[in-house]
Amino acid sequence: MKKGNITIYDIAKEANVSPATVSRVLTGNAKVRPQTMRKIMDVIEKYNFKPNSLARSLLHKQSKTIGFILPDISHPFFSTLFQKSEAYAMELGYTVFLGNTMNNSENESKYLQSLVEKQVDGIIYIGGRINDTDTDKEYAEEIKKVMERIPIVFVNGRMTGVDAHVVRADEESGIDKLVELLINLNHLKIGFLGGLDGISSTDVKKNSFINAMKTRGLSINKDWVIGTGFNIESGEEVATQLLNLNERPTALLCANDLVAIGVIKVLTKFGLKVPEEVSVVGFDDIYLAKHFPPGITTVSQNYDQLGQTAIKVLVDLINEKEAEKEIVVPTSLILRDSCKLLSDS
Amino acid sequence: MKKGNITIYDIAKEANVSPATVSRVLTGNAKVRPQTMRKIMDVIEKYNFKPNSLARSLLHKQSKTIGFILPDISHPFFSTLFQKSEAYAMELGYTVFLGNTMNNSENESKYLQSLVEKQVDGIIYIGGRINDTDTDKEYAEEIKKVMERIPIVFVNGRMTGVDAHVVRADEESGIDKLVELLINLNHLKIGFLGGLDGISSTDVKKNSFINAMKTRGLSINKDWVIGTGFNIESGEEVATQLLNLNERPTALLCANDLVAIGVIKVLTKFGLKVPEEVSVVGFDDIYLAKHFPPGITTVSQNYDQLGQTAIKVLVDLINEKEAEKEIVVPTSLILRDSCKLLSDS
DNA sequence: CTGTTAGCGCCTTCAT
DNA sequence: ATGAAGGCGCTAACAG
Repeated sequence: MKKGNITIYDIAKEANVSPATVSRVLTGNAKVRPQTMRKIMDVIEKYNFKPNSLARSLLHKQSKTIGFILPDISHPFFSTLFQKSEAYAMELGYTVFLGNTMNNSENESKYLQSLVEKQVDGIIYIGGRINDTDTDKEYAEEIKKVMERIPIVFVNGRMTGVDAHVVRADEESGIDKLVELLINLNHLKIGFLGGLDGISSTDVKKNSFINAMKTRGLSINKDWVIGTGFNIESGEEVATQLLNLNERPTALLCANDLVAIGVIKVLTKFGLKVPEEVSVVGFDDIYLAKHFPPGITTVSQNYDQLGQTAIKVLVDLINEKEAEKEIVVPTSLILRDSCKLLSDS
Repeated sequence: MKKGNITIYDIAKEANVSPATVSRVLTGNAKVRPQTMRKIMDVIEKYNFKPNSLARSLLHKQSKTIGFILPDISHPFFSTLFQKSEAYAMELGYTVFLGNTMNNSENESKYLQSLVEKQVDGIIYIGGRINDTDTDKEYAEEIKKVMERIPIVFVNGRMTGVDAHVVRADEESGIDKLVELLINLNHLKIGFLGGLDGISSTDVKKNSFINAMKTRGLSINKDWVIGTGFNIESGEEVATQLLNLNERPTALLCANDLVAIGVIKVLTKFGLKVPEEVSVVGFDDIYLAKHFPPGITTVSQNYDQLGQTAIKVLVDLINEKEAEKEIVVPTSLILRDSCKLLSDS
């Protein structure tokens, strides 16, 4: 058996045909006499030959490969979204490079470079720099340069000055639904916890919260609007701050489920029962929201639809089809047991 | 500006040099006069040229790409391990394809195929078929075929008849430490919950549990050894079964942290306090173990070391260096608040 | 239906 | 220090 890689030439030789014919059975792009076909297939089988897709890609100028840039694959929101997206991409014949940036812009740049060099056909971008409310000019430039050659779809983000296609969950209406729910449960004193100013998803949610409150004639207490981040620890932090206040809200809307979990942990530790004494709601509907006691009422981002839509738009762009510039995926309220009717006070 | 992709030819033309010289500045493999160098660099910059790594790979016969096959990226164990591994791979100049198989052997085959065709330099394989205690012959064959050309490293798994390099966490001793801990806390009636027979990690843990118990002169009650899976739901399931028993263990060792969480949920719901009335321990030290009340005592798989070691071995194999056939990464006991000294009974 | 040929973009001798 | 040429593995056009 020949050393090194087996190529269609080797197969061709052994089957007494030309490389072109081998290529034809490989691609199915032209008719081959069943006899020769069989002969070739046998040899392919015999050597367990697999065509080199790099060579193929070089020729076709497309690699059937998609790059994913996201900040933290160990965060359930991203991993679930990735999972759904990747499954759909695979159905469409694409394989996926994952760039996990740890929310570090240098890493984002590195991956962007690397994906370009690796000739990915398109890029899905979630989190990181596309979530900064104040877009950094250089970062925007960098993305724009890449976009001149490779389509990029932003998920739940945007950059000023960058005209990318966007697929996003309807966070505004999600928050609105939560506020409405809490108000229907007689809560008037509602706080907003978690997130970070300057990160667009936080700003979107916070604004939506403020609007929802004002629209319904409720006022906002600034002491009850605090955020230091997106994880459980930061939920614990803000809850602790809240406990030091003289006057406290009766319901807490959290920037995401992890924050809600942190908040519930601390409240519970301090003897405040959720939902009996304080109502808490989250956002995202991660796997845990269902399982963390008492079960967190939240808003689902409809991962399946969000991921599939993103991939669909990207693939359309890859194939130079028209695609809507911005697609908003609906969110849905998921009722569980972390909030409760406020009995008269 | 030229249509289509910019190549070193375009750069060469504009800089009045030969493509070879452009290539030289790109790779740094030969000296170029500083003057010409500068000139070329300017043109490269001007067009924001990035070399096509597919072409490069085709030539070099290596793609600087690693494939990852794992069953479920939304499971914190895998996502954390992946994250650590990928970060290290990137340091070494590798980009990573992620194949998320949903524990489906057909998907595993597809990815295996795809990774071969994409000419990955090596593959990290975690979970899925390499965790079946009874190796399926055909699956083993398939892997062996791939291994003839591409090095594969198994993480926490093995297949009979497949002579792959293995990097694994020391699950045996991890379990032993847990059993010892529980016994030191005066527990004699210990159950083992979760996991699935026929999955090697379960078998390893269960055997280690049995050994640890026997060594210390404790007997095992078969009714207390039940498992239906690896997630929270399955923890809930087995805990429910346990509650129906007349005689119940005082301590529960769970196959992993998610199972432990499910178990704690159900026990708590039934009014049994953890750790006051039942002690529970988990395995893996996922992010949640710390946060799920009361804080789960568990065993850490040392993700960083496990991931890095796996990548290191793989890269060594890629570079045709020697590598140990099996490397065992130590596990460490993480003490939290889910178990407690059993007061006299 | 099948073979021949050229070229995708790059790098690496071999000359100069 | 630089240029010319061939080839990595594959496929699409062009012949036949």
